[in-house]
Amino acid sequence: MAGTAVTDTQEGGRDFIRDIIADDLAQGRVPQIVTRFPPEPNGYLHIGHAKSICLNFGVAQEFAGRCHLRFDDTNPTKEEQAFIDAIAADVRWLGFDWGDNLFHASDYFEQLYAWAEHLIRQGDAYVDDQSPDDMRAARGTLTEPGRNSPFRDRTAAENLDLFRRMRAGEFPNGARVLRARIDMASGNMNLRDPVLYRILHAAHPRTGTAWCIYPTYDYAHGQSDAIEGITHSLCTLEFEDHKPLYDWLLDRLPIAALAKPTRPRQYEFARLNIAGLVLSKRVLTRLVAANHVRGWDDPRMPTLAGLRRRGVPATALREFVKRVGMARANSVVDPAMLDFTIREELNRTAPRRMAVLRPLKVVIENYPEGQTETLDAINHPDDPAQGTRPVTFARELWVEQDDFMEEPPKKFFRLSPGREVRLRYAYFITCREAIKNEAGDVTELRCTYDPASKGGNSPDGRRVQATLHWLAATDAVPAEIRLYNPLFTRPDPGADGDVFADINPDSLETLRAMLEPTLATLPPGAVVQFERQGYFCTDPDSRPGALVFNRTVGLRDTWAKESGRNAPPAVGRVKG
RNA sequence: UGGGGCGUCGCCAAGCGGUAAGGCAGCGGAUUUUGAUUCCGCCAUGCGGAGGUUCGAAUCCUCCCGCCCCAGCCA
Repeated sequence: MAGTAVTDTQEGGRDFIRDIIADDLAQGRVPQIVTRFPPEPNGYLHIGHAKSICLNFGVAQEFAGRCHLRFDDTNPTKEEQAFIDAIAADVRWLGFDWGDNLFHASDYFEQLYAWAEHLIRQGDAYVDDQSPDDMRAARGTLTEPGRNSPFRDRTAAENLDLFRRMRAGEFPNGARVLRARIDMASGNMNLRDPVLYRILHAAHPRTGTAWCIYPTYDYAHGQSDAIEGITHSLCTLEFEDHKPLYDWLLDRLPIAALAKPTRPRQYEFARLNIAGLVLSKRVLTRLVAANHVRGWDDPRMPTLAGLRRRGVPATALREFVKRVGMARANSVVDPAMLDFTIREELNRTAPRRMAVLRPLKVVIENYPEGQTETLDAINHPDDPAQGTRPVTFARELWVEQDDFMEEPPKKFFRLSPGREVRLRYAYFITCREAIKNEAGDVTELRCTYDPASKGGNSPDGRRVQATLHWLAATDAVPAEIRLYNPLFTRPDPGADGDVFADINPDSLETLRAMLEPTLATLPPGAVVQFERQGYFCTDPDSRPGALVFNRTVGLRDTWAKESGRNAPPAVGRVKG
């Protein structure tokens, strides 16, 4: 069946939408449910859309119905084929399949036009010659009723003539519009004779120049739903005020002629908000245009393309949406919940590797010059099936700068003069001396190792308090590591007026790191755990000899909290 | 001060008249060759507020308070 999602745990989730659907099915009000995800192709999909996608495709799957992908392409001035392609790819990546059910509102332009003439003949629509300014002035305010247009009472014949001439291209943009004749005094602004068609002499990505009048969202949406046989039209809360118009139109059009078993019903849910993230296509578009980021798929972007490039698995996103839940109350989700679902998935699946992000040289004084040996490292602590890999040990090594402190505070367990620690899978080593440069920076550690502790345990039962990751200088490979910090400096970007004033100047941090040689050939898209650091994946910029890795998310770091260091930047974590 | 929504733990969120699920975060502790994971335990005498109905109310009624959306020829 078309319109199903890949399999993962979908059971258990119950919310008011699913309750309505289950009841409609149980009562026989609909024979089968049909939903749709209707993006406007004017930008890239972001994590907020993931909620809608998971809902629409999710319920279709759970209730054995189908879900359509429909591009709401009614405004050619903002839409592009490139966005259509990117959106389709993103929905597929998220794990959903619309089968044969790919549609465009523009597929219905001819039918929508015919219905518009129908409304005119019925006296339910009229051509208005008022300028946009006059229309605005006559619309009234939230507390005052509007005034009828002087053109409101034209005859059906005159309206029909004018509307046809609009279509024929006789008038310039903005000269006239087709309006529904409803009630200029309605408390619901959407019912004050809303615009159904406007003149737009613009090329459409799909219909080209065939049209110069285009239906508005309000006119196209419900009718498109009806044409496709959508049973449950799910949208976000801000459209609730449009529902009376949605129903008004459906009531007046010969929808029955479509011979669909049911007419569509609209239901609204709260859109997704995540603290510290901006989920506004308008703002995201400007971020890209003004080069604040490197593109729509910049790993700092909350777009699906950005999250994918960052290494976030689609399964984690689906799980996140499930955990957030579905309700009608506006809310702002803690980004820690997103981080959690990403780590939860990656912890289970990502192979372990060693990488030294900020290298500090270590010389093992009592290890023979020129000698190396190969040791076995476990690929996944909870999944023996992932096996082991060889790692090289040598006299000169790299360890993390953060793993050494000349004057360690009370609970610092790592390397410091005189302190013994374990090098994972290798040996116990003891720091004998820290060598510094003129500036006083530690540039090298002189250590000794205990040959008896090979593999990581001392036969005498001696214990150490820390286990460090490390790399042999003989075969470690260099790489550029990109660490991503929040794009904005506060949990509510733009709350003071200008979102761009809240952009974090340090959202990208680049490191020169050393990696296990096995990482040089990591397939694109694969995510690994750099032990004790976090999850990383190769960036598309990566080339042989010029490796580039992105940090997807850091590991939970209670030591960082304790030591007062900044917590590892996560997808939406906001400093301060 | 028009119309439409929403208010349950720091953040999400169940609950639908029978005496407050769960998750995230946080805090303790156990295990640990990742200060990770895992595992245990703690975390709302209280459901925006005030009245009322009822044997019994987060759930019903009344009033009040707060927040969100709508005045595009955007979606």
